[in-house]
Amino acid sequence: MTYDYILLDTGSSVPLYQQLYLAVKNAIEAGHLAKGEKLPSIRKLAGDLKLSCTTVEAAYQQLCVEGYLTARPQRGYFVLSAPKSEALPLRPAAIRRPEQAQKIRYNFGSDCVDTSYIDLKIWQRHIREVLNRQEIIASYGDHQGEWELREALSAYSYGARGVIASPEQIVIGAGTQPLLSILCGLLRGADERIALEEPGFLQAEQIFSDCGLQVLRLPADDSGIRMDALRESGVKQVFVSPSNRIQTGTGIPVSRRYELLDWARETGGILVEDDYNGELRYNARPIPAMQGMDRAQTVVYIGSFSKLLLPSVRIGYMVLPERLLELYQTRVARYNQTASKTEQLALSRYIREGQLERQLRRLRKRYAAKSSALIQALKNAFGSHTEILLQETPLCVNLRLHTSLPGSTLCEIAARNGVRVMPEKGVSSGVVLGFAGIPLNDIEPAVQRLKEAWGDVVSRNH
Amino acid sequence: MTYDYILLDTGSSVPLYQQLYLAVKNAIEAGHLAKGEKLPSIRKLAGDLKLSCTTVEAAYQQLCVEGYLTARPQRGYFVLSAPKSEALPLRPAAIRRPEQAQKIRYNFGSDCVDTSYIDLKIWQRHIREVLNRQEIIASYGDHQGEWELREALSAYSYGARGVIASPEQIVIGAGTQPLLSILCGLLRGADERIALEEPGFLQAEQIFSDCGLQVLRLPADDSGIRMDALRESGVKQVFVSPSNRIQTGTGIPVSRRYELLDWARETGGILVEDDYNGELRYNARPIPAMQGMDRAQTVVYIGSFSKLLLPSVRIGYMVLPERLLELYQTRVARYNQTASKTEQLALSRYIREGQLERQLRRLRKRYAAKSSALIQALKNAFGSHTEILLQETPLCVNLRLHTSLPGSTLCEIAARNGVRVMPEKGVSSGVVLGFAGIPLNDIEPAVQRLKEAWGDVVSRNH
DNA sequence: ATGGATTTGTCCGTATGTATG
DNA sequence: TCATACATACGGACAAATCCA
Repeated sequence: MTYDYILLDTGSSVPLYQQLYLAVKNAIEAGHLAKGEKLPSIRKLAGDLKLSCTTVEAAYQQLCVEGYLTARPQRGYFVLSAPKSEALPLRPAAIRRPEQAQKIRYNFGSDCVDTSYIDLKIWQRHIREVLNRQEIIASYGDHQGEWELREALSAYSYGARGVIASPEQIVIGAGTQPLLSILCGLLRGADERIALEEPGFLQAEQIFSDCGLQVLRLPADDSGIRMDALRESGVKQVFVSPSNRIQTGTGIPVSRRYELLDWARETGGILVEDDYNGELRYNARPIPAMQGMDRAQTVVYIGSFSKLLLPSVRIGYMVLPERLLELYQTRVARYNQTASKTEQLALSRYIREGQLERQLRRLRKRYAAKSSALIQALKNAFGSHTEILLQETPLCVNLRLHTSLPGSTLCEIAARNGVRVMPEKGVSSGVVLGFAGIPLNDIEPAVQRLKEAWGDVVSRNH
Repeated sequence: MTYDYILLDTGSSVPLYQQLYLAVKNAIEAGHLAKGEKLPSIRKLAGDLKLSCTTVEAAYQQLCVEGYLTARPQRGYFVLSAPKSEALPLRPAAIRRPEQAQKIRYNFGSDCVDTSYIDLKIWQRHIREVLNRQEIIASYGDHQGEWELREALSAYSYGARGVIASPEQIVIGAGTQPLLSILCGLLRGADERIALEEPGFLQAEQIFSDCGLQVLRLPADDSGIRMDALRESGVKQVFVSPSNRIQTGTGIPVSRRYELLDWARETGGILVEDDYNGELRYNARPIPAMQGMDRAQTVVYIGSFSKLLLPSVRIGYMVLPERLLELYQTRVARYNQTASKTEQLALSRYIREGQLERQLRRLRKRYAAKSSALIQALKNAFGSHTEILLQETPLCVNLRLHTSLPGSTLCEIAARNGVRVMPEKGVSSGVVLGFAGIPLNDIEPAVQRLKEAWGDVVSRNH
């Protein structure tokens, strides 16, 4: 299977077959070639290393004589001896795949998706169709993203979120992070800082700091970033997730959105609007994206399909306002597209056929059902001992127990009982129950098991 | 098809149906809803906006009365009138897909791939197999990249390039750029500069500058970056493409590689080794990657499959040395994987089955045949008037004509005759002929046509 | 299961440079 | 100076084993 690339020096006084012999010997002794492993055939290695067969054969012969290899006629040469010195296992064979965590029966992790809702057949069909068109997958894609997909997204984002974007303004990427990377490059120069609401979105902050932007955490009130703090800071760029504020459960209200837009227009600032799961409102009346309310070209809109499509499909998009678009277009050639071309085209068909819309409606209903079922179950189980807070767009419920134990301990206890929940950051005894991934019928028994697991702890402290 | 998201204010004195009426009217007048377009059904819109059907119906009625809409019984409401004012086409309907350049018969562009070499069937089979496993595509992937693929790459990169890497050290990404982004984050702090050989690789430089690293272009001699300049600069990080130096056609020789490794070991520096197309040597004897020659954990190896796999598949990988790996592992959770999970798993099977190895051999033979055919044809056509320089790993030939015309003009003339070639940067009358994308049998006639196109120009000046 | 194409170790002929007598 | 011997390296031929459709 493996064929070595070995460094040979024609100018050396050491004959080539000796050099080859030494290289293979070292590889075996260092453990890079395991016992029993097949070596490349004489012809293959000779071809690869631009040597004649005799040279390779001579090296193999010597290795056979010294007991490193054995030749099985018409089958190949195989490594015979084990590594000589265990001292330097540069590529340790003992490394194994990190084992899975304990068995989980009910999963309230926020990184899960209930797979029963996804119409896999249709997605597979689209992928297959795209895959069958050789001229498509055998050619490079558009750096900015496939035009068809950008067209589809132009229509979709207007319909679903009120985003006003021509295909030219849309940049596709493999999720939010590569898009933010590009964006940081476009923003660079105006201001080395970017403001966001505390506590921020780790995935975004990492990119900002990687790009050398100083992350400025501004104080917030119930409605989001406080405008006085924003104006005082003098910062030129703000990152907001208007519909997805994790700690409060509600999004930024309309009034504050207009204030932010006013701020941007007046100061010439840029609003980066991360519309993570913006489509997924099901209880409250939907609020369109700020981008569509913007009349001064100040908003960069970022959308994705994390909880909407298959989790394995990582496609996001970004809508650039005029001034950033011009700068971007001078650089398009310097950015390679990160999203899979096949999946881009499959998605564009999926959207154009109205499948995404259909799925969105389905999901809204399911999530509505699941959220109310979960809240009902929690009220029944913990009613008097807890504070229950529904987070609509993040698809989770914050549960704050009246106990002295920290959230992390509660999660450990739950995990030992086969239920996966996450601790809530910044709150003493809070846990987060994501309901995206758990089937509707599992909610009731899962909460029951949580009650049993925590029963002592919670009541003892009350 | 489209269903609007419209901002409604329950607190307002304006009745909801009026607000809805105004919003749709504005959308029509602004041109967001084209003539003849179908509006969402009353029931759907009511559901989306959390309104009652009567409210929506009232708004639609008013729009019908005023001639904006027309109701077709049992079919829905349709936009009747055209945009009122053409003044503010925020989403201009007239925008069309940017048209293709002039018809090209023979393409020597460096961004092309000869699709006839790729065994599409096998790739499709693997994709299909992965796609059929619901548990795979309906779950999130490993942030660092699928373990299976990392295992496969560990074996492959050792065999093909002598890279010594355990799966833990390997980070997958959607091409080189996202990997470099992450790397910049890991390098940040040590030195705000990164050195590279002039002229650099635009795609990489863009990322460095986006990440706020100062790009330091160091002078080079025939062997690559000059060591004295490197030591004098005091820089801590160097980016090199040892096997892919575009201007000279040859890679960095072994002696300089050892000097670079010595420099890194002595100064504690980091060598970023971009092994772009490193596998694709076919004439000269292969030189293994520097990473495998490194004994001091100073090299970051970056590999990709641009010219090896389907161009639409963008998967690359990076091998981190110990000290960077530790830092990375504290951050894994903060980086989402950018490469498609489906394609990752398909690729891992492709590699494990030995397909990649087979394809590599096939490609080497084909590229060898094409390069010699091209050089022969060029010699026959332009023999006395030119300098011909084979660039092995970049898969192209530099052709320097003895004429006063600049390369860009030569390319224009060629393009008018249906042959696409690129100007060679930094050389007066040089053009670059990439032979990766052109079929073997097209080479002879393509060069003939070039000769006819340039015939006057070249001979007139000679 | 089965026949044909491919792969493989083995063997052989030859060319070149160097040391020896 | 020439003939010989040896080591090194190249290219090709053969039959057995293996793989693939």
